Amino acid sequence: MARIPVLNVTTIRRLKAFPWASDQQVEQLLSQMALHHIEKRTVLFNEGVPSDSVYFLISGVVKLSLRSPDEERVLVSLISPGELFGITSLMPGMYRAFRSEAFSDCWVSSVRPDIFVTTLLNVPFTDFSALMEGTVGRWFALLYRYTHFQGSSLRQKLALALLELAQKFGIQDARGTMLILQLTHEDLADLVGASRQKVTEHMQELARQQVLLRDGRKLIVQPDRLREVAGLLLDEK
Amino acid sequence: MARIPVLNVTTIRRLKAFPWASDQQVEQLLSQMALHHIEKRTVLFNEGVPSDSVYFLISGVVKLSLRSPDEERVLVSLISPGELFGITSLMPGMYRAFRSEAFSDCWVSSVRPDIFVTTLLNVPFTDFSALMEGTVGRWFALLYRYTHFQGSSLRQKLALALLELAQKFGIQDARGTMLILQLTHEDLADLVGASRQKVTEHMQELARQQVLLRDGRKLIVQPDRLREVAGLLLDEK
DNA sequence: GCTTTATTGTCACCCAAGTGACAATAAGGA
DNA sequence: TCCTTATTGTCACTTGGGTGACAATAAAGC
Repeated sequence: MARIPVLNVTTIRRLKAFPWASDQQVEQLLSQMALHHIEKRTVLFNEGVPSDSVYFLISGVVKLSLRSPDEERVLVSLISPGELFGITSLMPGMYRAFRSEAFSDCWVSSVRPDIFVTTLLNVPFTDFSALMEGTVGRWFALLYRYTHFQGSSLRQKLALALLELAQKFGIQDARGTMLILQLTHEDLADLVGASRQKVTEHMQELARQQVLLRDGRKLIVQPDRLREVAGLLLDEK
Repeated sequence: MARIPVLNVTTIRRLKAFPWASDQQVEQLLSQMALHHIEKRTVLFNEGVPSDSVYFLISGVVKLSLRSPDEERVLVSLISPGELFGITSLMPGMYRAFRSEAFSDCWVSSVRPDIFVTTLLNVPFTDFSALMEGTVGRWFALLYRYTHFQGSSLRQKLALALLELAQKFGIQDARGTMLILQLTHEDLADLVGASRQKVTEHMQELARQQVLLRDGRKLIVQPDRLREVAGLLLDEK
């Protein structure tokens, strides 16, 4: 068993964390943080579970990952000491997007997101959290799409991209969700990082499989079928 | 020339923007926002320029994009009415990561980020901005890597990933930057979304080209050479 | 309506990267 | 130290998707 690390203002300063906060704020925050020792390979949280804590890495390395459609693991990021992670908890009603596990033996501390925010910023958590959602929420949605692109086939990437577009630009229609957007195959190709020709081929295929249909230059998609093609199945979003 | 839209609390509510803010806050914010009409294909800002405004899309569609190593354009996202964009300006000293241009004729309004934050959250901008950097800054770094992965070869992806690792886990060494991390080729493969075998081949090749070398199981990389391989050249980060 | 330009559809060919299979090392434990 | 397991190195074979080239449509101007 490793020696329990000292977690005081000096440690925080050495890790170059929260450089803007006063000693007093840091001390107050520390008094509310729980300390955990996590052995290599232990899972801290899994994707899909409710996001209810912010974590701070004191020592060791934490790995964020995701499972791709073909059951492979996508390594999203490695966290170094001094970093915060699990910050989806700063947005309202979010679920963990990634699994976090100890890449080496770690010391981690955790706080409730509301305490974290009110201590460091002196603002109601609900206000802060709503602002976060309205601003960086989109970065998160993008990160979601891009991380899910990893290890996906072109068809799956297309489905994922169309799904996102349907959420943003879709209106209900008797035949499905209509995208109120003039998108060329070239635009879609730029979006998923593929060639125009292959996008044409796959779109044709998706139309043949009743996943989508074209009304003039407007697309009508079936979100459920798209989710299926994208390999999301029981996932939400 | 299009009719100038009415921009009042009702419009904001209809667009479902800032649902948490009071009418008074919204009104105060509106009084500080400048309204712009942007014709299709006009560039609002380019990647690399300082981030000094937050934008709000009233009507039309805005496209965020990026140029990939092979001069192609990566379409990062399409913004729909009611969304904020250009929010790198909420973090200190940031530059625009993406180009934004009108995908169709648009009405956009802009505010200074400090006014945006103080009006909606009643907190000093510097505090807010520092907290943002410490929390969602990493999401942004991830987004940077993933968007740059688009249209890159495996070798470029590897260079990009190693560059990020060098920043987080690197210590200076007489021979370059040493990664204080035990990474297997399989880990790297999971990180860049490739097979273990091909990573081995490319790592060998990079070692032969003096971009990196191995000391036992520790890697020593040359960040400048990596940047070159990644196709970043004059870019920073 | 007719001409021009943009978009979609189709194909043959090529290449980077995936896959399976196995040998050669290196690391770690008992 | 020896034995076991993890990691790295190599290679032949397959494949998804890129590329160029061009025809067939569909839009948009005039």
